[in-house]
Amino acid sequence: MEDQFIKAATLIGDATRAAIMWTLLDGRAFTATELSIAVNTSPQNMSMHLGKLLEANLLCVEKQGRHKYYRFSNKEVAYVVEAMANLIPKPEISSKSKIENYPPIKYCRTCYDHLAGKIGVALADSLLEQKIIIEKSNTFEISTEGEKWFSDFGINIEDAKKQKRIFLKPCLDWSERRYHIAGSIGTFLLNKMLEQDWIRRTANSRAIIITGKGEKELLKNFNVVV
Amino acid sequence: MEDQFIKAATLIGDATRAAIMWTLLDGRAFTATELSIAVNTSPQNMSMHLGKLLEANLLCVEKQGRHKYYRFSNKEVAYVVEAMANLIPKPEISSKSKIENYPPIKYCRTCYDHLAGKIGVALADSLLEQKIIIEKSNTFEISTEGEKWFSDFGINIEDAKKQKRIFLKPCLDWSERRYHIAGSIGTFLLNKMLEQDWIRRTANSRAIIITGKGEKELLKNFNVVV
DNA sequence: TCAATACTTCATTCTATATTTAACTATGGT
DNA sequence: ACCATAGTTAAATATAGAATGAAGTATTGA
Repeated sequence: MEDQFIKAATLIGDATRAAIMWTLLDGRAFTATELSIAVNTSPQNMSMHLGKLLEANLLCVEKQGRHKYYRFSNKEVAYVVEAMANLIPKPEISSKSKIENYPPIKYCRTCYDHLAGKIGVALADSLLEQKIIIEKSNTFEISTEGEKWFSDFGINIEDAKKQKRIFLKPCLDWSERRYHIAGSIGTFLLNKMLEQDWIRRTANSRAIIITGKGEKELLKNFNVVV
Repeated sequence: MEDQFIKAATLIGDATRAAIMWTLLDGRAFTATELSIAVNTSPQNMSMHLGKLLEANLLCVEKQGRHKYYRFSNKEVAYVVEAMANLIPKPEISSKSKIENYPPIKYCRTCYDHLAGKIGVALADSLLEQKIIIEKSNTFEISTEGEKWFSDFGINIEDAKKQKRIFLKPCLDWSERRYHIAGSIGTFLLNKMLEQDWIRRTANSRAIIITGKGEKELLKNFNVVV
């Protein structure tokens, strides 16, 4: 019991392995070489560390030819890493859009059931910018114009409100250190975008692929450059 | 960003410090000496480790005479430790009461908004035993007799169901490795017991004090020996 | 078939940091 | 005033386990 806990803690608590976990947090799968570059260590050392994480079932691999793709083996692992990320002092919530200062958006991912990552954050910024949602003492609310916008987008706000869970709340994105949209409305947004084939889920990770159509629509609707 | 994450990870990821965190998970505050005994190391070494955890703001202290009481400095820290505990393979949910095999119940604590720890688990066992709640494919449900019981206890089930959150679910207690009652009904139960002065919250931790009245009532209603 | 790439294995070296030894301060009880 | 208890600090030592170096296997592509 206790020793198993300590084992898990010491596994994650090595600088190199912690960096691996941090890298994998965005939900994509990485190859061993990619990871060794990202984490700035030798391939041999990476191999050693990945072996340990693998054996402890914190990571899993998928072999594709001569490549091996590593990712978190289950959501519990992601929870740990996110909980640790959450220990870092939070930045202030900012309703001012900073999309224009962004480097090209590289990836996005789901935060379990809503859109996170760079896209998720940029989308939240845009909705705030357009006053579709408004910030009110650290919570989000839908404006009157916003209600129209959501219904035009094909989302029934009343349905989302009926769900047995929180309707709308800001969710901090650990890698971006910025807020995105969670709650049932977040799920509805994600599902709508999947439905319209703007984005697609990947087989075994939390990463999201943006389709050609999605790229155009994201730019048009949210001024997000993919 | 990344380096801060690594710092937090390596701080928790030392065997001795991980054991400290594990010990503190029950919500009580411990003195440095108690911790050094619990973790099986020297007082000097404990002092060194506590210093590091303190400086990183993972723990905080309260001085009382010549004693220093250490505890998690915020709930985010507890989340990390619990998330790590959650990596350990789960035991099967068991509806059979094991209260009689228990060592004397030493403490209890809140799991944020419901009752956890030994008491929380024993209480869940008793409710299952009395068929007030019944287990159904890894979820909990309230039986027809149970509905009566709750209303007799002064809890309005309809009110609990109306809450914008899950009504009733089993929540795994990390230190006990057993299930207790979460969801809005769990909160209602906790609040009722606070209201009736069976239990009291402590100032700065998740630990719960059981009053004399509570001791009697817990025995009478749930056959729980405090 | 050969060379390049992706990754692994193992024996060796190295180093960060945990622990120990020893000497110290502060508080409380009698 | 005394001694025991609680906790700290600093220098010396020990050691786990991370990184390195050298040599391997497996897969792809040309």
